[in-house]
Amino acid sequence: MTTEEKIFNAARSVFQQKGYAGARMQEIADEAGINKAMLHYFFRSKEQLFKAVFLNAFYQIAPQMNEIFNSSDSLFIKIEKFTENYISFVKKNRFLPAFIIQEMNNNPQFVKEVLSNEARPNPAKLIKQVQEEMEKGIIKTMNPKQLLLDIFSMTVFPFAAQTLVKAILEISDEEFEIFLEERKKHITEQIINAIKR
Amino acid sequence: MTTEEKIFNAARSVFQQKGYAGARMQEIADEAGINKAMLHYFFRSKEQLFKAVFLNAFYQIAPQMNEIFNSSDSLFIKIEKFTENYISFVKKNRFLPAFIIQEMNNNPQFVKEVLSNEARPNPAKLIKQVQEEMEKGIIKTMNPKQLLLDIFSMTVFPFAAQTLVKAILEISDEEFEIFLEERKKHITEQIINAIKR
DNA sequence: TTTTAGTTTAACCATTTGGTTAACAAAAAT
DNA sequence: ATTTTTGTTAACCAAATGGTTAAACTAAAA
Repeated sequence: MTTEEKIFNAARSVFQQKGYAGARMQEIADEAGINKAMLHYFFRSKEQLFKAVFLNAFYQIAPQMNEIFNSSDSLFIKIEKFTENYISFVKKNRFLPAFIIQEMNNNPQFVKEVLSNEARPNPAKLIKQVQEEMEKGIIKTMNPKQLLLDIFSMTVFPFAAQTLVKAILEISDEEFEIFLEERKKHITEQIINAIKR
Repeated sequence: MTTEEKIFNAARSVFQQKGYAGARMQEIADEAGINKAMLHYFFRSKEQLFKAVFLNAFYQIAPQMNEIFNSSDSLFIKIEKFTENYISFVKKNRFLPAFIIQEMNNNPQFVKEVLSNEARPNPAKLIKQVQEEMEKGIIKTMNPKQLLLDIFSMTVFPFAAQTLVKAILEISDEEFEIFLEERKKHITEQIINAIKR
């Protein structure tokens, strides 16, 4: 692993757990096991290092989503694939959703920069598909964006609000693993039951 | 308004928008229109001031929830009341959910402290009620905690991930207001359609 | 009218923090 | 073999930041 990679990995770990404002350059250097000056040698500033980490995180999730959004599967299959895919991925990157959401809320100016890229999550095609299936009478009529937000909410929220959710529902760390696995199927069933005619 | 109140309000505003790590004592003083020393005079330290704000925020939401959780209404009515109530409240306190979630993730040690209070959101009774309605055959059988998390997710997530949601679904600030109003009924319908036999 | 207790401010302080510099080492290019 | 480029470190710096202090001010109590 090159020094630059060491730095990037350490930065990802620290930024994702403490956020931009809470992260310390020294801590990143320590975790990477290198001198603090190297951070600036490779990434110039805290802001640029953060940007690298943030964009990487974002563009790691987005393409996966778009692949499903834009595939030729039926809506029901897409919902199933999305929950399955997303939960499996985020299980391996536990802090990602909370991190992205937190930093987008704290630095709304990022939004434009991040979403100008072609790799942004773009549900346009999926929305069109939902509308078509409504017109065909396959599913109930509703605002497609509300439906999309339902799926998104049910899938992402348990990770984004992890600490709170575990505490309120009194779920231990081990139980949470099982709970998430169970949730893949649960979300799919709930959504399909809710919208099918 | 007393100086202490001015400080508290300013602190709430700054902490909720920037989080603990991103907030600056000087900024809070400026927003309160008073000298920085007053913050320490009344609240001793940044940490204590933050704690006051955070606990206040938390205990503002929790009792409302419990009131609904523990009422004698039927499940369907409770769901309706919860979404209606929560969305209306949070519309007036836009940064609350993201703030609470962010700080609980960043300082998990808070969890014990916050949730030891009797004012914590406690869905135990609601879970029992769900189980009973399942046994009676009124609603489909499923893990009650999954169902609770569904309701919670669909209601809270749009606020917690506000910036992201608006950006991805391409909803303007004004449209978002209407969208949220529409969402009250939408969530209720979706959930009830999903679980009713 | 004088105490006294609480309130407010400007100036100050110590530490933290992001960032820089200059010397040095190792590798690449000549 | 020697120069040049790249990588690495320790020491340092200026600004920011949470916190303190001592003096001034205010209003109510004595």
